[in-house]
Amino acid sequence: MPRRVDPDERRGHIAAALLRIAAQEGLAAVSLRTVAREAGVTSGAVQHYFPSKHSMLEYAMHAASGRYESRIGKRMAALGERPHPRDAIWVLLSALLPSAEPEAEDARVGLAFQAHAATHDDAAEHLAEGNARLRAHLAGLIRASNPAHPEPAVAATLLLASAEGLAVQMLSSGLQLDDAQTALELQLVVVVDAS
Amino acid sequence: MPRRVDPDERRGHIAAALLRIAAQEGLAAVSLRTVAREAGVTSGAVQHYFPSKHSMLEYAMHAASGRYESRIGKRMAALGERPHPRDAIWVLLSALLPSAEPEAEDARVGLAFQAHAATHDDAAEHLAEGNARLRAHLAGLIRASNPAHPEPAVAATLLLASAEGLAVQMLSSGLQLDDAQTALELQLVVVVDAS
DNA sequence: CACTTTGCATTGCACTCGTAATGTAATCGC
DNA sequence: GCGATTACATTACGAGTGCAATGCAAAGTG
Repeated sequence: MPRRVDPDERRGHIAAALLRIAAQEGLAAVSLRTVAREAGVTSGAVQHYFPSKHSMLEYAMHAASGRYESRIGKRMAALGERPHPRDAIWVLLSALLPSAEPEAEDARVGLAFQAHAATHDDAAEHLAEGNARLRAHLAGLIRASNPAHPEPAVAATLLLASAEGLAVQMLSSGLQLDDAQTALELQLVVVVDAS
Repeated sequence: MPRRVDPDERRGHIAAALLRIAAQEGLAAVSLRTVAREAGVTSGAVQHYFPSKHSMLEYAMHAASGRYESRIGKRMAALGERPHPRDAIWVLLSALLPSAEPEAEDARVGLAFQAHAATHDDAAEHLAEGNARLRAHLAGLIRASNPAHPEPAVAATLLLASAEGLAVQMLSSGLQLDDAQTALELQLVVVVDAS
């Protein structure tokens, strides 16, 4: 049976199955066997591509943040050449909210990994990198939108945290999308155009 | 051996052990046996007081939110009679940040339960109730602090979300306490005194 | 003093877990 | 053609899981 195969495609296929399970039933439901079944392969195949469960989780984590960043990229591109920085900020932040199904799944996964990272330092490192990049990007956009802003770095931290906080509350406490979006809009007005 | 015993004290003792484990190693490390060992009892004792693992988790969840609310209560009382509403808001929100060790543990537990609630609807209900109460309380304080505020409800949602978001980032992405507090202060200024 | 209830401790069961080991069939480089 | 590599499939193992069952001693209740 062994045709020549692209191993990264296979790994991606398995990681996608893992992320589906994590999104729907939580990281606790992720095991070699459940992932294998969801991916439609045997657990031997999973073992063939990942030497350990840990490495599989790691790979899936990177895949998830990759998906998120590429979605951002697409939406940014859709804004056209030289968009208003405020629009760019909105795209960045609202992409964190679980709205339609594709991004809702990613948000669920994100929350699961954040909780995981709170007790596993190696995972935390990766999240810290991503957040630092996002914060820096945001700070730049804030500066572009309001050159007189007194503290773009603090504002960026705040924007990022409130978007993530709204997302968490939507997923865990029944906050509605409309309310979250309204709050996020208020946040933009009030922080970006700060005195 | 069986002296007469206060069963709620025993349940509390076991729940506290569960929360310690959840805070240090995550909800995944919580099992009947690990909890029993941490509590210094046998797994039979745990089984005696909780008919199932699910009920134990439920009880611990309520215990955790109880601890949080009582801490808020104490700090509120420490503000004295008729404090400035802004101080009350600060107390409420900064209590969500993992600063010293006792509240850091609770924050870790909170994050773990939020992730759990994202995939388990029964747990989500309880979190939703708590959040709704907090939001209502916050909205009242905002009204008291700035009677001319255009949208106290939206502002309350935003404040709560940003505090929780900052907490999540501290726990999962290495955000420092100082930075989180600075951001939270900016948030208060900018949202409560909104135009 | 008998009896029921309370407060555990111990043991066992069926199951799932991650991982190691082994087998095997197809493909590639030579 | 042939050995090495690739791509799995299958099986087995020891550890851990939630939970049910049983035992049993002390204390309250009549």
